[in-house]
Amino acid sequence: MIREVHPALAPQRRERIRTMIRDGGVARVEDLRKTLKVSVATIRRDLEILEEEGKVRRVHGGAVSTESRLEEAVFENKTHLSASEKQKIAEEAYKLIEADEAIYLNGGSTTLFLARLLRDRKDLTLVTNSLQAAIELSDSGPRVILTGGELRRISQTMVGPLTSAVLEQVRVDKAFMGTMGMCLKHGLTTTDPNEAYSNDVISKQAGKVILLADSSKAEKVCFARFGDWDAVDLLISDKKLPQKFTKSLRKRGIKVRLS
Amino acid sequence: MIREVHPALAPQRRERIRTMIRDGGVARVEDLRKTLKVSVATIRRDLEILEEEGKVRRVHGGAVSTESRLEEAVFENKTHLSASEKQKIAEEAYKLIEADEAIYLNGGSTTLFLARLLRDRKDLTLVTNSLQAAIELSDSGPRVILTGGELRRISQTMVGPLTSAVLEQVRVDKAFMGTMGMCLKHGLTTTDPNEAYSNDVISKQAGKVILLADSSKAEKVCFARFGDWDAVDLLISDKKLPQKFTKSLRKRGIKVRLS
DNA sequence: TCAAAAACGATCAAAATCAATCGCAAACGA
DNA sequence: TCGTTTGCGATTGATTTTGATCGTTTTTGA
Repeated sequence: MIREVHPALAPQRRERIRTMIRDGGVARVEDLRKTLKVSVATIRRDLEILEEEGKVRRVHGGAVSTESRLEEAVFENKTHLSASEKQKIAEEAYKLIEADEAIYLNGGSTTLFLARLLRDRKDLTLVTNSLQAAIELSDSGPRVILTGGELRRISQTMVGPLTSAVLEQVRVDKAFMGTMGMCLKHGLTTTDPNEAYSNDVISKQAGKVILLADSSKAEKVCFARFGDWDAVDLLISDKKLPQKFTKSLRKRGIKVRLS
Repeated sequence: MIREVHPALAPQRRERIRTMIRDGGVARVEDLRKTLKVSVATIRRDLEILEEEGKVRRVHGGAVSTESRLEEAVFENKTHLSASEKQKIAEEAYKLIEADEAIYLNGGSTTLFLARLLRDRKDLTLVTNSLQAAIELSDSGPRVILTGGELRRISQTMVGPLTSAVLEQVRVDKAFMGTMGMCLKHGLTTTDPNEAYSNDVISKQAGKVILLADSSKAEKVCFARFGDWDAVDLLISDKKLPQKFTKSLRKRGIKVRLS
């Protein structure tokens, strides 16, 4: 099931640390250790090197970014809102990915966490409309195919009718979809109709549709509807998801996994 | 006599290693050994040679691509090689852009300079296959449309047949094209056939094709040919461009502007 | 302010990786 | 055919990286 994964090369690991710190602004040694699965000693050594290179600044307990990106403040806030839930959801989703598969990730912070887990998976093919995911994997990792389309600045995704030109020509084994809102009654919704359209198209091209959504998304409804619960094979969420929600979905034949 | 199984010739094997590292960003010795079915000693010897040729950088446990972010120094150097020329060329090109136009930029460092000049031009529509350009304009500027396609790590562009699906559906007033080589005899060339293909397609969709190339590109020939001089309306280059080159092009009816 | 907890740096041993060397076999040229 | 060259694999000792330990320093919270 899960491919035996060799430890990443040291420069890869350091690059990951660097981006984690740059994106998040800060990172704790302990978090880095858990994410990268190496000892704290190694993390410390890496931080030392990165500090010498001027890429991060060490502080007690971890390190902070030197190269901050202002424009992302809004986006980052969102990412950090329930970062640990999203991380766990992403890890759970990662387990579903088998060797040599083709997968799709749409935009969103949860799927971005998943993208980060794919850095060592050269066997995969990743299709995505997320600019962030592409950047994250722009130096190493799976084969990356971008959908193209109009850049939606607020979400850093490619959306709109042009997207389907590419999407219709690919087929993926699994589509991992983030969403803004999921409601038992009103289905899956997001803020932008173009984004919804893209999601819709890929849902039809995917072997399995796996929804990634932390519990804060439950019973939220946004403007533009996409897909439908019937199209979803599995929902991965966190333990705070209302029981009623879980039960109702299972009754409809949708698997639910809480990480 | 011919052996049962042909082991790849050494240069073939090295070429494979090189592309593996270039595409994946990194490769471990152990992975290469398993893939190529030779001993680690051989892999190491190959890496040593490739490093001497400057094609990869060895690290403990494997090697990393010299073009990836893991190895910033080289890439930075490349961008800065003739930065001031490129900057001037970009500024000259910028003057040609009129209000509310739709323009295309392909990948490359010169076009990236142009992209940076567009930050305040909200009136424009920009079509591009350059991930870097999209990132540069990801927070503000013109409407951005990405072509989609497979991510080519070495150039950070989207290339391949999927690209044309989007390109065929748009039409731009002006296409600003960077190139790796331009030769009076052999025309315009770049290193990757996929990249060449994308350039070809957009050339046909553009009202005017404007070539941006500093003088170092003159009389260089790369592997994959695209477009043709006939398709070019204007070349913007720098003053170091050989007079003979300029004259010959003007005789062919191609305008040349030296910044 | 003081004590407990957390984080740190230094050190050491184990594991992984590397470089150097040797010998073998195939390819080559005389 | 014979000696030479070249590429490869295996072995061995050296080097690098890593994880664990332990005493010290910093932070936290009463």
